[in-house]
Amino acid sequence: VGGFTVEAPKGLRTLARADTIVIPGTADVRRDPSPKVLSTLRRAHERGARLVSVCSGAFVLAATGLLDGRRAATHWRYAELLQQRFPRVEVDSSVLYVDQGDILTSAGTAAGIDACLHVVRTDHGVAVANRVARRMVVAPHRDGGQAQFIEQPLARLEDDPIATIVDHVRKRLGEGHSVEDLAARAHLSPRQFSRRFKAATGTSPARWLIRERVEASLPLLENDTRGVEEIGRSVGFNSPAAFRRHFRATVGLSPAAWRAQFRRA
DNA sequence: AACGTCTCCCGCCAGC
DNA sequence: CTGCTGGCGGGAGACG
Repeated sequence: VGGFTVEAPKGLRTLARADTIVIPGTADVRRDPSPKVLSTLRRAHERGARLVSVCSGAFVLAATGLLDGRRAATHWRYAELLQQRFPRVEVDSSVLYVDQGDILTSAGTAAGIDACLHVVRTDHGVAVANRVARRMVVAPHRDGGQAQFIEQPLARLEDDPIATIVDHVRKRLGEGHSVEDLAARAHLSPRQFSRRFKAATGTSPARWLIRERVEASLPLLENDTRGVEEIGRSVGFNSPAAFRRHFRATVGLSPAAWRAQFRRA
């Protein structure tokens, strides 16, 4: 599939010892894989291995029967066919991936990357996942809509002090936010707040805030007619110099250059 | 670009 | 003992 050949130096036997098994897109979505593949996957699942499908790989998982009565994601092009062939699977084509703990299914190829990053995140934490994402030059986390959170609500947004703060700050980026104030708002000591913040987002409060401000300025530079300095101020930079410095450090261009580039396009 | 001041960050440690 | 917490110190880095 896709015009290149995958060499598999090891056979199905290897799956007997795998902790996580990732099933890529299948060549033929209309035919079941061999019974041997199916029984191997079932055994692995029974043994506690985690199964992850990407794109049309969901057909392989569905054929094992392990998706019966479960919500599953697949590429939107295949959603209808998957539902037709496996009526007992709840096909959801509106999300990037569905995490059910023991089984994950994901939509098209790029969503497979999202799902795999999610796996890294749950196994190794936000910081490691962000590093991997950075190296792969993809966004650390794409929001696939609310549905993404339905399966395993690890923490309700309202209950999580850090999520509450993130929300709060995003709504008023233009104002000043010191770590001390934010910590007080979260009912945590500054030290503890920093720790928890880093655990949740992968960066420290101040660094996150700067990145957040720069990102908020991007659409403004593109669409808003206000001047660069005014935009910098509106996203919370007290001085134009600070805005320019941080913009360049994170985006790689000056605000004006970014704007010009966009205008031309 | 350079510089003094202030804030932040994080390792470390002690306490619960 | 383990895991979470809060305070301290000093180096890094932001600010003006």
